[in-house]
Amino acid sequence: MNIGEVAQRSGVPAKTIRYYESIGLIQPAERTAGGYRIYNGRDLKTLQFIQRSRNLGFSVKQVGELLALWQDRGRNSADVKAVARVHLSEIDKRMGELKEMRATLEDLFHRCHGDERPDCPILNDLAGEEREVDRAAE
Amino acid sequence: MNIGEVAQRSGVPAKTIRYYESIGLIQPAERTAGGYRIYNGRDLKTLQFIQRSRNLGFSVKQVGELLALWQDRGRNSADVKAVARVHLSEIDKRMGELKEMRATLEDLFHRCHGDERPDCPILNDLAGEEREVDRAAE
DNA sequence: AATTGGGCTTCCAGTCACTGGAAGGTCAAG
DNA sequence: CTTGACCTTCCAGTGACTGGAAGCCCAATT
Repeated sequence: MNIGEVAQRSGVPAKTIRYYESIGLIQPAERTAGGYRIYNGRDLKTLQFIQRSRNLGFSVKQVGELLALWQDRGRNSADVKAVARVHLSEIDKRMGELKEMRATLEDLFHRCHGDERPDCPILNDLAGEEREVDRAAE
Repeated sequence: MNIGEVAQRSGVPAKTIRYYESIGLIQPAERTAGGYRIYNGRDLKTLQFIQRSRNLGFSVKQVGELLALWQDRGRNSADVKAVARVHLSEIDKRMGELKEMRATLEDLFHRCHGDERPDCPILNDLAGEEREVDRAAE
């Protein structure tokens, strides 16, 4: 297959496949006499593996590690699990951050009238001003 | 104040302050005869506003909008609320994606032995293979 | 007055993972 | 032998910084 077909079948854009080749994530493809890249079923499987890994949020670097492990018959599943563990903790970290942002933002959002008046708790908070209720509590 | 002091007091690194100036997020700072940037209390407040906005996950572009609104005495709080709404929905989208990744990953993680054997459900899944239980159910 | 050292300046490059676009070559069908 | 889709390479841009090099500024010692 040409790059267009393997792109369509793997879900990885042709442009991205070339990019993956350029950074060494995948082996340089064979070429036709005219210079076209050609791919086989094995290449397709590799690209599908990459696509699924990326969809799970693994970084390209991590995908490289997973690919190497996948192609290593003598691997230890512990090594795969370790990559997954790192990624899981990154996801948890990111989710924690988002959750915190969301809570603050949601609170501000609901306290903002959202009308034609300029007064706005969102801006007040961003400007570092104390809340009315906080001041009343002092 | 010099850039180092305002950086320290606002929490925005000096390098980042110069960057914000270069992209037009903040006005070019005044300069001393020797070419040093100088900042006043107002500039500090602006940088603190920016820092707080960034901490809530607003993009630099959104921060620019919020800054403009903040400095506009005739603003409508509805406009501020609209920026917050967009950002909130972006956060929700991102959290949804992470949640889905996490669920899949956690499942795979717990099904992987994580020992010296090569057999690994994580790799099997990434390779697009059916699960044992799924195959048994067919 | 000269020196030291820390802080400041600009500019370029790198990060991550692509993505867009231009200029031009290849290929199969008609 | 032409058309048009598909392919090629290369360069530039995205977002939001961050690192580093080369060199100037300034206040405090000696």
